[in-house]
This record gives sequence, structure tokens and C-alpha cells, in this order.
Amino acid sequence: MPMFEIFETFITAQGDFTEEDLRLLRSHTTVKKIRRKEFLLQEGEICRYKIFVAKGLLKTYVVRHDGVEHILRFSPENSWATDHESMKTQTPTRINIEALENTEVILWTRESLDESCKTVPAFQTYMGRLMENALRITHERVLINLSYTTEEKYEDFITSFPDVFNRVPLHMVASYLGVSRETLSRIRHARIKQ
Amino acid sequence: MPMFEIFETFITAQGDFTEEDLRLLRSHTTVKKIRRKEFLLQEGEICRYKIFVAKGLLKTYVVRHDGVEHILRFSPENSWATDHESMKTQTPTRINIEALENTEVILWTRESLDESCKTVPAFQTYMGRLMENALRITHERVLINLSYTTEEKYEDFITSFPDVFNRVPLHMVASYLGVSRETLSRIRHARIKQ
DNA sequence: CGATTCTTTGAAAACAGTCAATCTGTGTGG
DNA sequence: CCACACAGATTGACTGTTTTCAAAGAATCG
Repeated sequence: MPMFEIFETFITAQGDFTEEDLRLLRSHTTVKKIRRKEFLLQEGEICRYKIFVAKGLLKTYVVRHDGVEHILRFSPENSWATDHESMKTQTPTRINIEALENTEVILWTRESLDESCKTVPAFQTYMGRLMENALRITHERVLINLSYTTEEKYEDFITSFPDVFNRVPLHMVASYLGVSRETLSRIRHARIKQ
Repeated sequence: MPMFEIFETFITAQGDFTEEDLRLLRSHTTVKKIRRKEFLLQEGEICRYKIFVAKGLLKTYVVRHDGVEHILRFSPENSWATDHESMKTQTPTRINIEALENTEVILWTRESLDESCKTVPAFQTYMGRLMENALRITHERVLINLSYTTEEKYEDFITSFPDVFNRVPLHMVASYLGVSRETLSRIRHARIKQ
């Protein structure tokens, strides 16, 4: 399926979009294919795009002073990635967005995103819901960080993101959960034996 | 200063509000005084209000099955509290909102909030910014949870929320950070000796 | 195959949680 | 004013978990 049609199928399920809406959205975006290990955003840059993943998988992460990576988010197909703050305030980002697989994305610049929201009200509504969801999920993640044991976090990840779980190496799950790869390996081992 | 005027002063600094806007907002809200240890929301209820704190201090927290409390947020004056999800979907909440001091609040119901957004565009704009900020702060908190040592989390709390820090007992800071009160006590002790 | 990348394992050390006892400060009522 | 209760903070001893480091074992890819 052509890349933009994937997006059309997705967005049509999220709200009431007319043919004209879809045409407008298409005119505001560019599509891009990137290969595994390529970056869509790197620390120090100003974030230029809001990214829709039509196919493939992205990881959003920060690198600490000592070189340790912390994964903030995985974005598989039909999900989004960006640094909202850097894009909005035009300040350098601390985050990196990298493809874990060969990936096809649809890109909005700040201007074209504004334009899309202005000319396609259903898109603006969807963007609002997207932000609400992001906030809900992030709140949930804070709560999980505070109150779950490492085993529970691991369980939760598997059930919450099964599609991601079986496409990424274990050490990235560990990075997402905030534990060492060794610990997660041992937890998985103990779990399997049950 | 009368309670609603505190809100007027605050909101006027956040956007362009006319006298008429402020009159409309006032007509959509109710004000309330609650005493220390009283609740504005309890687990199992459906959240009825979006809360602006004009004076005092609220804590938002969940209670785990084993009775352990996890504080999600402190809301001192000029900040907000609610369970957005429960309010939007009219489902029972898992969270509690309790006053840590005698507190004065301004309340919007779901209907009056919609009405305020519809009739006062500057208010809707502000609500959008409020959500963006909430998301930014929550993302930052996830990152802190993942990458900071307990000492660093404690430091960060002091500098990020100095006003809250010196109004709440240490064990609540511990609950917010996700460590035991004993550990935080020892960390503080070690810190003071430097 | 050779080179990465990823995972596992063991042992030691660092860290945090738990439990129990004590200490401190605050405010209340007699 | 004192005694007491109460909430909060601290401390020590112990336990349990996680990290770290080092080495070795799979698995994958060009």
C-alpha cells in the first residue's frame, strides 16, 4: 500500500475526514523512507518535524553524560514521534530519534502542521486527543515507575506493547524500563521457569 | 484578596482576557474553601471538577493495594488539579485529591469548562498550553525517574519545587520520588554534612 | 566464516527496603 | 505550666534487590 494511503486509513478511523481533508493533508506533508540506524532527529538540532510512522519502528531516547542511553518511547507503525518542545520553541533538543528498522514516515513541519490544523478541523481535534492520550500514558508510566517492582514493569511492558516487545532486543526494553540488561535477563529467566 | 480576583490576576498574566471574558469565567465557576485533610476527590468517585488552587496546597495520590501511598503531584497556589481522564470519560477514578493545608479553590464542572472554552477563546488557548506544559513536565519526570540517582532526584525536587519542599513533610517528598522515607532521611543527612 | 550485536552467568559490591526502637518537635487539654 | 499524645524524623541492624564488572555463550549479518 502506498505510504500516504496507510495514513489515510489510519486517520479516517480516528475522526470524520472528507476526501478534501485528506487531499489537504497530503498537500501539507512529505513522505520519506529511512533505513535502520538512520536518524530523524539528533541531540543539538532543532526539531523540524512531527513524524507519523506508516511502517517500521522508531526509538526516541536521550544519552546521559556518561554515555548511557535512556529510551523514552518506541514508535511502531500508526504512531507518532517528535520533540514537541524543541519544535514549538525552536530550541535545540536533547533527544534522538532513530530508526530501529527500515521505516517509512510522513512528515509535518511546524508550518504545515499549523496549516493542517487550521484548514482541517477534524485534524486539529485529533491532535488534541493525541495530546490527551500522550499525557494519560505518560502519567501511567510515572505511576508504574513509582509503584511497580521490576518484574511487574516487565510484565506490563509485554502486555502493553506486545508488538514492540517482540521486535526489539531485550536490552532496549531494559533501557525503557530503567533497569540494567543483566537484571532484566535474570528476571526473564526466572519468569520462564514458572 | 477575594478568591476569584486571585484567579483573575493569574489568568490575566497568561493571556489576553477582556473584562467580559473574566465576567464569563466567573459566572461558570464556583469557589470553595476546604480544610486541611479534606478531600476534593476520592478513589471510586467520578471526577466532577477541574480545580484551580487560589491559596493553600493539594496533593494528588493513589493508594496501592497494600496501602502504600504514591504522590503524583502537589498543587500549590496558582496551579491546577483534576483527573482529566475520569472527568472526560465519566469513569471512576483511582486517585485522591486531598488538602495538605486549608485551601481555597475555584471549580469548573465538565460542562462549565466546555462552556468557558467555547465562549472565551483565550481560555481555550490557555488550556491547550496548560496541557502542553503538563506533558512536558511529565516527560521530564519520566526521564528523571529513569536516569537520576536518588540523591539527584532529591536535589532536583528541591530546586524545582522549593515552595512545595518547605511546606510538606519529608516522607511526602519520599513518596513523590518513589523512595522510602528512611532512605531519603539518610540522603538528606549525608547531604547536610557536605 | 568473521565480526558484530545481543544475551547470559557468576561473584562482589553498592544500594535501598524493612523492621523496630528512639528521638524530636508541636500542639492540646488538664 | 506541665504532661501527654501525635506526627514526623532518625538510627541501627538486617535483608533483599540491583548494579557493576568480567567473561563467555548465542545469534545474526554481511
